[in-house]
Amino acid sequence: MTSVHYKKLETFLLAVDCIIFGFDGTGLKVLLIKRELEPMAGKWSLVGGFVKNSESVNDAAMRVLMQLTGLKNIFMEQLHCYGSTERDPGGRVVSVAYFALIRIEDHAAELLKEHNAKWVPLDKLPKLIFDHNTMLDLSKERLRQRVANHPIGFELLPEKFTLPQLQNLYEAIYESQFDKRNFNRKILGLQILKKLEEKDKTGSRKGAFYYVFDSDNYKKLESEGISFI
Amino acid sequence: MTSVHYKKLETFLLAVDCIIFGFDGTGLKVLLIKRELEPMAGKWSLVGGFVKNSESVNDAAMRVLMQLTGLKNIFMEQLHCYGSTERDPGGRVVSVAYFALIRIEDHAAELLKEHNAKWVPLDKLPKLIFDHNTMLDLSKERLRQRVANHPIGFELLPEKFTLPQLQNLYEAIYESQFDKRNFNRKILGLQILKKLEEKDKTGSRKGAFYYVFDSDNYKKLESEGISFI
DNA sequence: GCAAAAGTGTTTTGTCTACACCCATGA
DNA sequence: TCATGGGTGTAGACAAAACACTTTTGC
Repeated sequence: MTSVHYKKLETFLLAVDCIIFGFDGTGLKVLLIKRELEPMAGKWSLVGGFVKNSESVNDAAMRVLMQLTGLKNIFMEQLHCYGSTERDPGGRVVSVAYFALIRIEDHAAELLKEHNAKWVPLDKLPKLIFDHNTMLDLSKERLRQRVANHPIGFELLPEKFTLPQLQNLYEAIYESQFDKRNFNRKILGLQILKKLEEKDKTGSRKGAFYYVFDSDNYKKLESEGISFI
Repeated sequence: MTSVHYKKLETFLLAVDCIIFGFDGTGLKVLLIKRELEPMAGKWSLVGGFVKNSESVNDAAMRVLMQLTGLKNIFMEQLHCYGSTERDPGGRVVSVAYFALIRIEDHAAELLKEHNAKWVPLDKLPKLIFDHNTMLDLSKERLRQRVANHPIGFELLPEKFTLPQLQNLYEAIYESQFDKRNFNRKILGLQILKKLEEKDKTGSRKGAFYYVFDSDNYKKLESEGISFI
């Protein structure tokens, strides 16, 4: 039952589709699944599901993400609503797309196998069903915008990360190279990173200092409007 | 009938709500209506309507706008999808919000009367139904973003406009003052305005030269990524 | 001739970019 | 000792911001 006051109106199926970004240290990846449902079963698809009457659309997206990754409380933002009449040959389905940023190592790999899910590098995307490639294109653009103005890049990195790791991430997102002196100066100038004593020795002999995101200080600076790259 | 392949899924009512901006030369305004439908009949509301199965969500928004203003082919962009369970006490309605920019003088005033619609200055907004105030807040933010990177400010002005008029518009959008020398230099530097010989004498003794948006030249420059303020 | 808005340049400031060498360490 | 990636400073270019006076013309 969708309505108390509104009678005789046409109804719709509502879906959510999630663009889930991960970062493995060198490249950006997206979580895709081999679809199990007709139509288009067996094709590559974004992670999605139908919204229930008992939940908000946002909650549906979080549920879908949770089912696949086991993760809660992760960064997620609505991208766009896709509502053309012919987007899904299986019926009149309007889909709300979301994008999410997760730490690749964070989640249970067995859940991925169960769902036929796979991390796919952004530069090796297959053809996806429906309008999912369009969604992905828009999400890449949006990710760049967001990362430029909000400290969300950290969502893709481990809690402790090094400046070279952070730079690699930004270079992956923007598909371009940055000068490390300029990059470090800019990032550290924001004063939202806390330097730890500890070093990461896996990447080099010398080792690189770990940093953590200083969310307290960020909140202090937030009101002023900062740029992150 | 919403579905061929998908059975036993829960369905939704889908609405569109339009934030319609106009500019009267000094301040930004929004088109609001006194709602005629229960619940909340008689309250102030954004312009909205239900989506039909036969049309895309975008088309529904354009239809709603057309019904109220008589205008087609105007600038319109999807803002956000609002999908919380309790947003509309009349039923489970998910709403997709759009924002549109129109030239205030362009449209038929009688249509507005017919629909109980009124132009309301942004700084004198009444309390609106449901989550419509939230939609408006987001649309103001989005308008600023868009205007900064796309030449859409012109959508709010007459075809011929003066630089002081354009500056007033930008000042209204950003709620701040700009230096006219810097402003003129910046705008003219973009090379997307064509200066006419004619002057607008309504605003001053001296008169201000009219300009028109040079869309041909804009298209040439578009690829490079321009900033508009 | 004067009020009222339009138009016009220059200087200063800050930000972004380009660029090259030393450091620390494990093998 | 050497190979590898980590860390650091400066000078020049460019864009943004601050700032005041002259022009036009209807009354």
